[in-house]
Amino acid sequence: MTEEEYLAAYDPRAFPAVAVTVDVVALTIRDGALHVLLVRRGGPPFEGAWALPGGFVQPDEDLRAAAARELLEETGVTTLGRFHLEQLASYGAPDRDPRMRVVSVAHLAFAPDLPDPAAGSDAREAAWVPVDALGLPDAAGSRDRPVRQRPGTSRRLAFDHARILADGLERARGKLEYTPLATRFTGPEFTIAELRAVYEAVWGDSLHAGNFHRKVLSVPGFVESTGATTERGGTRGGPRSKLYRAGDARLLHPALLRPSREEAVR
Amino acid sequence: MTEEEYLAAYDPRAFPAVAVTVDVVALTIRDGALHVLLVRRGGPPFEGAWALPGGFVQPDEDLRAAAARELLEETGVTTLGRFHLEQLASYGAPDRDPRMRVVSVAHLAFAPDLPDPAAGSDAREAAWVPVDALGLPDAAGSRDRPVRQRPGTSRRLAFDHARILADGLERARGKLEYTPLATRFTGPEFTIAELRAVYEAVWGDSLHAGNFHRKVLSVPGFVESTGATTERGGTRGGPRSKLYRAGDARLLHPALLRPSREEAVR
DNA sequence: TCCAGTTGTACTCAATCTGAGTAGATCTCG
DNA sequence: CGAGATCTACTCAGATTGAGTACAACTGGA
Repeated sequence: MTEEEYLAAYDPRAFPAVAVTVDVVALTIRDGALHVLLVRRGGPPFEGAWALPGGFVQPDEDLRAAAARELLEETGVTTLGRFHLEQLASYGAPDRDPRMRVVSVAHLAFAPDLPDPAAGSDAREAAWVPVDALGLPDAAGSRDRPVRQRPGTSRRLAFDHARILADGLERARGKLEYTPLATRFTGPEFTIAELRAVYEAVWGDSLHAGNFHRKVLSVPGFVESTGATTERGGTRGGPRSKLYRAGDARLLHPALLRPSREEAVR
Repeated sequence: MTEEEYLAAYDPRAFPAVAVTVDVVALTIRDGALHVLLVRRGGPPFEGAWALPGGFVQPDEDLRAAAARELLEETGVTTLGRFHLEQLASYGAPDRDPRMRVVSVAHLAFAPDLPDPAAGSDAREAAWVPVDALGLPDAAGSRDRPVRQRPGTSRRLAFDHARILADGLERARGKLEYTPLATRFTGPEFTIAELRAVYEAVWGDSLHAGNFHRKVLSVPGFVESTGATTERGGTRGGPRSKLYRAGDARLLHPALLRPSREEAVR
């Protein structure tokens, strides 16, 4: 290795020609449903298809910075602010892009509910799309098998983006178990019910309200009370609820485990 | 993005010049201690320093295949066999290699105890090195902060490999909690005590033998009995123990949680 | 050969955690 | 104003956990 590397330093064309891109799986919750940020491709290949936002890593740009740039460009937001952004995985199958060898470093982002991206800001059309509308299989499945969208699904994703999205969803589901990142989907202050709605949307499962309440309050550093309550009760009645903000924990201990993982175990 | 991509397809030099490599954090357990596979660099930069095995991804090679190739080359083993190999993360800070922009897709491997790599097989010197001898900080820490090895540590790792190793160790510790991959560190048949030794080596913590025993046997699909027992008792006495092999579970449910994560929580 | 010390395995027991259900007060909507 | 929904706090039985006890089987050294 070292020999090659050293020589190659003097002749960059000795390296296999590879392009490095970042793609971003940006998730948010709207109307109680999980949405992902997609852009419509304006040129071939996959012209007209929806794809994850992404692009080339610039010469002096960190991978994370490149992902942040793509995320902010496409959401129309100026700072990372309350976003959560982490690296997801890299995808580099030789044939994943028909034009040339492209290795994509995928990232995963959690965002609070945002206004629709300003359509005029870019030639591309960007939109928050309900994840359910994309017809992904329920479980992410083996990392090596391709992810097929359900037949009849209106929006087919370009490249291997269905696989990347599936991996991102599975990672998101896991992250909610042992980190307090669910709070990144809400505003700075939230009710326990809002937090529960986040878990239900991401996990696709309804949770026992009482047990969830008890559990969230019992995990040290998950949430802290603001002392205030909502101005009004819920849309369909019920008392005003107390408001909380994110605590200082970086890991939930003990974790909130999602129900019924038995199926996926074998 | 799509515009640029399309144009660039006809002029590969429009892409920023980036090299893509794989690096492998290969772990095994020897004499009850966690070891990592390292190679000594034969040329600049970091000449003479130890580094993770790795190298360039070949033009038609999958990322995983490249990692497998490097792993097998350096261990002197011919097939992946009972290895576990997964992608860890990608590292692409613009200055991480002084020669040019290099994005490395790091992988994590678990191996059973292997003979020392045949020294003559390659110009490079490869060795299994006890992780403790590398003086890494106990916790992986924030992903963005550099990992500094303890002063006075004899083997300084090249590039950002200390950070990659630290991330690999943290991932390995977590994986043992909720997957049955500890069995990849043992031979095909093993005793519960051997399995416990794996956990203790990776977690750096001693475990209650009785509780560990109960827990392992109670998790469905973790291990299955072979019916046989060891030929002899332990080296320092004790009865012969029953032999087990890996079961068919891919996830442990419920998980084996490592003790005292409280500290790392905030 | 025997003994001291170690180990594998199986218990017990109290403390904790979990899922499920109940209950009451509070609020919205019609 | 009444029906229905929701937030929050309880209760309770069952499961899980950490810690300790018990004992037979085994090794190495005396």
